[in-house]
Amino acid sequence: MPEMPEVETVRRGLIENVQGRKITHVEIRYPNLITGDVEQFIEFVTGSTIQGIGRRAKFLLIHLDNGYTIISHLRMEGKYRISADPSAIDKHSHAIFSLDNGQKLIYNDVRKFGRMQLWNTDDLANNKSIAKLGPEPLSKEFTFANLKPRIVRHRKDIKTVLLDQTVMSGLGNIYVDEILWKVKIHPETPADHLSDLDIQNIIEASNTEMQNAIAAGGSTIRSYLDANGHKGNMQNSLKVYGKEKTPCPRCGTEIVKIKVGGRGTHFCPHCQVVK
DNA sequence: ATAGCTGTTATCTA
DNA sequence: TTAGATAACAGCTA
Repeated sequence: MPEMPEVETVRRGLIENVQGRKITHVEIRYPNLITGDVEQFIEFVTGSTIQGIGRRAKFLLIHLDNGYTIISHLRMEGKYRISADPSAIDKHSHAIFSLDNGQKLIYNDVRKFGRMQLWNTDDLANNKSIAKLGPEPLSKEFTFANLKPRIVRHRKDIKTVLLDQTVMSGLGNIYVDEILWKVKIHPETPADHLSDLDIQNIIEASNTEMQNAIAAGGSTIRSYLDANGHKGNMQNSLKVYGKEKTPCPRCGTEIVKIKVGGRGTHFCPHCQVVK
């Protein structure tokens, strides 16, 4: 489901609805959801109060008042819903957090790829998943000086490099296609062939794309919904993702879909040429 | 009906 | 380093 803008939208929804709430009960219906000891997870989370909700790249950080944080990754189709209605719970509801206001925070995940783990809040930077993340768009570390060396040391195609969360983080399959279209770079261009201007353009396009997508509440392509059950609007503004066989909005050439690094990849063969 | 696709990531092999 | 396969899982579509 989510790339960074979708996770950010979920974060904002959660802040509105669950910040300050005490978790009175936890039910884990799919133990593999939890990385680490499930019993300990339940024990430590139960009775704590949600202090705040943070985010690092595509990781949601649910900060508890007991010094621990739930690190939650939605992977492909993870979703949070807040509801007091029992019908909101179905066979894909894998974690249910009961709150002190009668509402339930329900984690749904059709494909069961998402994961949660408990970690010391003070030590998040040392968490294996968090520690290796590269700079993310809209952060102060997302600069040409930081990014250029991380990008051009790779000979792989640029699309794969941009999806590599250790190079830069937060971008996923949809927005990488959009960004490369915007800056007129072919997704299979070797990363070390890019000029300084290309890199600069990618940085700027990443920032504006993320900003726009967050403002639109993310993209709902197949299943994404925010914590209030709302769809995003950004899918209406996409230029190439899912637009194969339709005309490029810039030049009219038919958008094509190929596979790059195993991922479906959309681009304009006229605007975007390999360097 | 079956094969192939899907917004992610970790891990293993060559 | 990199490319590719595989795995986790379920549902949708051609």
